[in-house]
Amino acid sequence: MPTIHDVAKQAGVAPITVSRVINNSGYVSLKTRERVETAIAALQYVPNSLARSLRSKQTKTIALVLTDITNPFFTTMARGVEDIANKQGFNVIFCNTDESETKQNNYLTVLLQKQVDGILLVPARSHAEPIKLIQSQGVEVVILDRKVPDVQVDVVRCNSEKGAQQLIQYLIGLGHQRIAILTGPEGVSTAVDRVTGYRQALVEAGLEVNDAFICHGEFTQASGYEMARQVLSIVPQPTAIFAGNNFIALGALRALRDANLRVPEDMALVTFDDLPLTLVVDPFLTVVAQPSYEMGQQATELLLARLKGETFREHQELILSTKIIVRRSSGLPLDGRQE
Amino acid sequence: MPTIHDVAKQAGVAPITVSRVINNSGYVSLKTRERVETAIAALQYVPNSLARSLRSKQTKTIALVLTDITNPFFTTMARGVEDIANKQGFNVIFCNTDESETKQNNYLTVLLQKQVDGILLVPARSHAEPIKLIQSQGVEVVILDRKVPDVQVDVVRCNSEKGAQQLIQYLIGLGHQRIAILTGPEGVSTAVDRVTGYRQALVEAGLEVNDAFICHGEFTQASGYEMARQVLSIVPQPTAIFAGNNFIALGALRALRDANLRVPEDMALVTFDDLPLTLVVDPFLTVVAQPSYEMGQQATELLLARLKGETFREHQELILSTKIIVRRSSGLPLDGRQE
DNA sequence: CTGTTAGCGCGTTCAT
DNA sequence: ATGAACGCGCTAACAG
Repeated sequence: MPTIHDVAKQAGVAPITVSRVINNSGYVSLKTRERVETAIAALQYVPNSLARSLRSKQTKTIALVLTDITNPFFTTMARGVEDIANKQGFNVIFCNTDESETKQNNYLTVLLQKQVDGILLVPARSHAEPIKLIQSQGVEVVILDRKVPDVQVDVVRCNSEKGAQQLIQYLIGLGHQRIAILTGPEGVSTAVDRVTGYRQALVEAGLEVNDAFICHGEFTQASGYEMARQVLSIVPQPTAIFAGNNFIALGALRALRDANLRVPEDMALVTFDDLPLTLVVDPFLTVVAQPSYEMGQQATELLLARLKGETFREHQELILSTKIIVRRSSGLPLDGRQE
Repeated sequence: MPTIHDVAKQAGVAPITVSRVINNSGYVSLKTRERVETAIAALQYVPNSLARSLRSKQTKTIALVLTDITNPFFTTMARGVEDIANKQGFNVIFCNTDESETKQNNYLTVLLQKQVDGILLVPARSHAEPIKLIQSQGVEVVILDRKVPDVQVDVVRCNSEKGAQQLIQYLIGLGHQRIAILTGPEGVSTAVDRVTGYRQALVEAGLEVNDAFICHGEFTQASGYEMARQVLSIVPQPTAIFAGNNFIALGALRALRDANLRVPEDMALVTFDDLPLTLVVDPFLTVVAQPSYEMGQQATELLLARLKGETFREHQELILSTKIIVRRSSGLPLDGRQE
C-alpha cells in the first residue's frame, strides 16, 4: 500500500505537505494542493490512521459499551450517540456486553489498548472498579442509563424510582391493590430503583408490600415469561403486573396468553420502556417511556465537551424526565369491571 | 500513560523483553517474566495497540458492516460473527449503514484507514465498486446475505429465490390465486430475488402475474404499512400477502388490522425471516426462516481462513438452506372457508 | 507557503 | 536467554 511518502514523491513535495492537504491544516497553495490531490487519487492512497493516531495522540474515536444490542431501547440510544459523534467528526465503536461484567471488562481493556478518546458505558453491574480503571488511564468516561456508587463520574440517566412510582400510583388509582413487579438483576441500579419506586407508591397509598410479588430476574423475554408464571401461581393472584422493561413485558404477555388470561380484562400489564414494535403487540402497552435517543445525545455531548478540554467542570448527573403513555393494557378502573 | 520503556526500566530489563512477556513470544526466564509482570501491574501498564499494529501490520480486528442494526435478523448474525471471531482472538467492529450506500462507503473508508484485517459486508446496494475498493487496498472481504454482480468475492447467503418460490407454492397449494408481494428496494438482490421466486411459482402453476401486486419499498415497518394499504386498494383484493422481510410483515399486519381485516381469516400473511418477537405477535407468522447465526459464523470462518493465508483458494459462494415454518397466519385451505 | 528533523510506542532482525 | 538498532507511517515543532 502506498504511504504518504509515495504520494509526496509523486507530487514532488515533502510528506508534511501531503499531510497538510489531507488534514486541511496549515497553508498550502492551491496549485500544490491540486498536484497532491491528483497524486492521492492516482495512487489510491488511504491514510493510515494508526500512524496518525500514534503521533497525534488522539483516535477521534469513542466507544459505546452497552448491555443488550437486541433491545430497541439501546439501539435507539446508539443512534443518538452516533448522530452527535459523527457531527463532530468522531467515530463510534459499539460493544455489546450481554449484561456480563466479564465481557464488559474484556471490552474495556481492548478499548483502552485501542486508545479510544472516550467511553460511554452502560455498566453491567454497579461496581466502581471498571470506571476507575478507565479514568486511571486518562480516558474520559460517561455513564449511561444506570448509576454507580462510590465514584466521581458524569452520568446521564432517567429517574427509575420516580417513573416506577408514578406508574404504580396510576394503577392504584385504577383500584389495583395486588400488583406484582418483575424486574432485572439485583446488581443493576435501574432494576433496584424500580422496586424502590414501587414500594414507595404502595406505602404512601397505605397498601401492604407483599415480597412474593417482587421478582428479580433478567431483562429478557425468557425471564419475563418465567417470572410471570411464578407470580401467577400466587394465591390470591395479583390483578396487575408491572414489567421492569420492554422484554420482560413481552415475556409476561406470552405467559398470560398461555394461562388464558386476557389483558387487560383479567390482568393489567404495564412496563418501563416503549417498543417500536409496540403497535403490533396486542394489546397496546401502557408504558413509562424514557427518551433513549436524547440520553445518547446528551451523554455524547458531555463526553465530547470533556474531550475538548472542559475537564475543569464538576462531574455532573443529568437526569432526563420520563413520560407515562397510557394505552390499553392497563385497562379501566377496576370498579367498572364486571367480575 | 506508562509505555513499554517505563515498564522495562522499572523491571531492570530491555523493552524488547517486556514485549516478549506480553506476547508470549521468544524465550524469557521465569524469574525475568515475574519481575516484568510485577512492574506491569505496579504501573497499570496497558499496551498501545496502535503502535503494536503499526509495527506488526495487523490489527487483529475485523468489521461487520450491516444495513439495519435494529433488525433481529442482523443482530443474530452479528452474534455468530462475534462468537467465531473472539474464539480466534479477533475483535469485531460493528457498523450500521441504514441501507444507505453513502453511509456504507463512509464506513468502509474509515475501516480501511483503521487498517482492519478484514471486512464482512452486507452491501446496501448491488454495486461492485465498494468491494473492489476494499480489495484494492489488500483487505480481505466476504459478502453476507446479498449477492453482487461483476466481482470476484466470497459470498455467504441463502437462496432467496427458492425460499420465496416454495412459500408461494405453499400458498397456491392452499388455493390462493391472488397473492401480493411487498418487498425491499429494487437495488437489493434479496428483494429482487424474492420477486423472481414469486413469479416462478405463479408461472409454473399457470397463474397470471399481476404487476400491481408487486410492490418495492423499504425493508421497514413503515414501508410495509404503506405497501399493504396500496395493495388493499386493488380490486379485486389479494387473498394473501407475502412480506419480503420481518419488518415489512409487521407493518402489513398493522395495516390489515387498521383495515379491519382478520389474519388469516380475511387475508393470509407470510414472510421472510423469523422474529424473536414472533411469539407475541398475534397471529403467529408463517415464515421462511434463514439461519442468520450460522450465516455470520460461516462468513467469519471464511474470512479468517483467508487472513491465515488461504488466499490461493478460489472465491466461493456458500448458500445455506432456508426452512419454511408454518404457523397460523397462512391460514387453512381456501375451500374450507365460508365466505 | 514549504521543508527538515525528530519521535510517537512498539516489534522485527540480528547480534551476543 | 537477553539486548541494540532500526523503522512502521505519520505529524508536532521549528526553520526558512
